[in-house]
Amino acid sequence: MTYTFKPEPFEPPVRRIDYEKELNPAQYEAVTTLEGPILVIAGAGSGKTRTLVYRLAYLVEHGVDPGAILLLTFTRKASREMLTRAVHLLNQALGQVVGGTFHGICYLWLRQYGERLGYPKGFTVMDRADQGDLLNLLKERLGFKKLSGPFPRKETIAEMLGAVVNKDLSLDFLLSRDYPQFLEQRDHLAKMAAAYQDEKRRHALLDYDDLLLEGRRLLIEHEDVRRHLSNRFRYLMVDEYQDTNRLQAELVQLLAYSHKNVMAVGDDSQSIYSFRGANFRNIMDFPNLFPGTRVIKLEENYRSTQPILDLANAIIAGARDKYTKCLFTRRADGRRPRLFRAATENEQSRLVVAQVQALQEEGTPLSQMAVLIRAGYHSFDLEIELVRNGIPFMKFGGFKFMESAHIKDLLAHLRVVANPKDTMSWNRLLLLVPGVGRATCNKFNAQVQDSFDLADGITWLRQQRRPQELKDLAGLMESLNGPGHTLMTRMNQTLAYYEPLAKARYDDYPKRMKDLEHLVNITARYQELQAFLNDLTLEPPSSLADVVTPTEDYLTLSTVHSAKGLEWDAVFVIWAAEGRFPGFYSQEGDDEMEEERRLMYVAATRARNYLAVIFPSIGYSRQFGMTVNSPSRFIADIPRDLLEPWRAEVEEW
DNA sequence: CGGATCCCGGTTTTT
DNA sequence: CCGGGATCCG
Repeated sequence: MTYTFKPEPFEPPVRRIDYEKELNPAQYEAVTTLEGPILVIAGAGSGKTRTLVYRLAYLVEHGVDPGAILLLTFTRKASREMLTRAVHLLNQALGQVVGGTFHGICYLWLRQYGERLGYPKGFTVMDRADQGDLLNLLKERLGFKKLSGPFPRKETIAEMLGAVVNKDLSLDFLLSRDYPQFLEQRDHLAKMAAAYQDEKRRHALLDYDDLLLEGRRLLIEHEDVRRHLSNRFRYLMVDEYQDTNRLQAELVQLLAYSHKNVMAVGDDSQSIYSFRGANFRNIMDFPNLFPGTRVIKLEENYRSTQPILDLANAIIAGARDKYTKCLFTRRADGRRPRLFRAATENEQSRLVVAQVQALQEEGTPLSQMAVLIRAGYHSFDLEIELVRNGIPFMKFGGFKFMESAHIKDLLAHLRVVANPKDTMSWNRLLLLVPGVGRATCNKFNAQVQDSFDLADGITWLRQQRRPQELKDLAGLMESLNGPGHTLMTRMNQTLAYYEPLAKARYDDYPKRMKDLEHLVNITARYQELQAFLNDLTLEPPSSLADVVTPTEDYLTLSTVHSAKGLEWDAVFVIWAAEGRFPGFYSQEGDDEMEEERRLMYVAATRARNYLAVIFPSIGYSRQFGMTVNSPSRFIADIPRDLLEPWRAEVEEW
């Protein structure tokens, strides 16, 4: 008898994954449980991403159609990374898996089904600056500008409206609890809120919150859509669940209604988005939302050395709410974390530079080092010092270049093409024209706005006697609206039109032009105008200052928020001083202070081998002049055997 | 309409 | 003390 082995040359070489061997028991359980609700409490560095990636692979290996998997993450970058890793693991394309943020996914579905809710195809997603502009406009229109007495600034109003949605509060309750000083403006604020809603609706504008709200409405009011989506996505995975809010939890519930196959992954100790309505208690609530939830805890840390973990545990041990989760590691050895007291901010910067260089000489590449900050501006001095020393770096988080005026100026021209109802952008681009001021804008609004037609707008521009420049604008708009231009071409046309205006307007015009050219380059990836614009709003590219080519080895500068989920061999936490980290704005409330503590915990747990905490003992602020800083309360009382005080040897110059 | 001046407020974090 | 925003005036 002969046996014939039939090789299968057309099958790709599939790597068989030994799940049991490559995962620890808790991870294995999470990965191999395919049906029903699961909550994975994953401590920092406990292989949370690994678990998600393996589960993705496991699902597909067990015959689940990748198109039936929906991966909800905090950033699109995170979901891309997970997919890439799963593809690598499986050696199989997973292009069908849908992944993204709650906002991004809702946006997708609103584009698809928005007409069911009365939205035109070309609706605009507003960013925070747009919200401010619109609120300002309404404030004026409603005559609240000349109101006597304290009236909240537009940023504050936006914050209040966001809190009402994301924290599910009534305006009255919110005012009396958080803004008692504005309680007397209650009626005015309610009017503002109503006008804001009305204006958005009439002009096809959706702010971030609306994406979630309208997404929810879509699923509630249109049973067929809900059924369709729920049946299509039979496997939901939600990352960073501790940072979701009630509304997002509801969306998950709606999506899962026909199958309850949800895996939520998160860590209550790393909840750092309460200002956005997230509540770390939500994660505890998951089993109530989904009865029969299997809870799995990942407690072994694979990232950090024991000394670093000891410090992190000591930081979180001071938290008001304690959890049963207990992290341990097998990486027993390692350098003790160090606490540096620098004399000044600049000494702090030079200290970082010196250590970065020393680590580099020891063989740690720049890409394996990061400097973490509480707020974007905390690294200004360091950035100068890095440039001076020729150390390439990239900065993440903090100021968004998308919000800078020149970017918004340029994009305004394209935005009205995509959505002619976008009055804010009309106003913005009109005001750029020399000789055009409020009066012209008002005239435009009165005579054209209600037709909401781009062609009418262009005609109006042509009809104007003066200023002459309005004719140029009309020409540009016509060309932008015309057929046969790629997005790139349109961008370049706009840039050509805008350049002289920018030159006249901004002293630092060359720098700004560089930004704009970079923006034009980004355009290459997009075909469609609306997708491009809304993508920029939903996932703006990070800052462009001192950008280096991505292939180059660079040091990471990041806010702690933007560093979530990432890790490096060496981590520096700078400005670990009272008033900065924790910031003085969080001194009032206990909840806020607790969150600052978790933030410090997140920062400390980013480090694999080396952790340095630094603060300058002398600070300078505009308001107070010279100040003496004390170390952050989160590290001040840590015993010396956990955090070694270190005297820096930085040569003076 | 746009430049000048005055006055208030005050530096988070992000989709 | 600096910058943004509102207001005033030419």
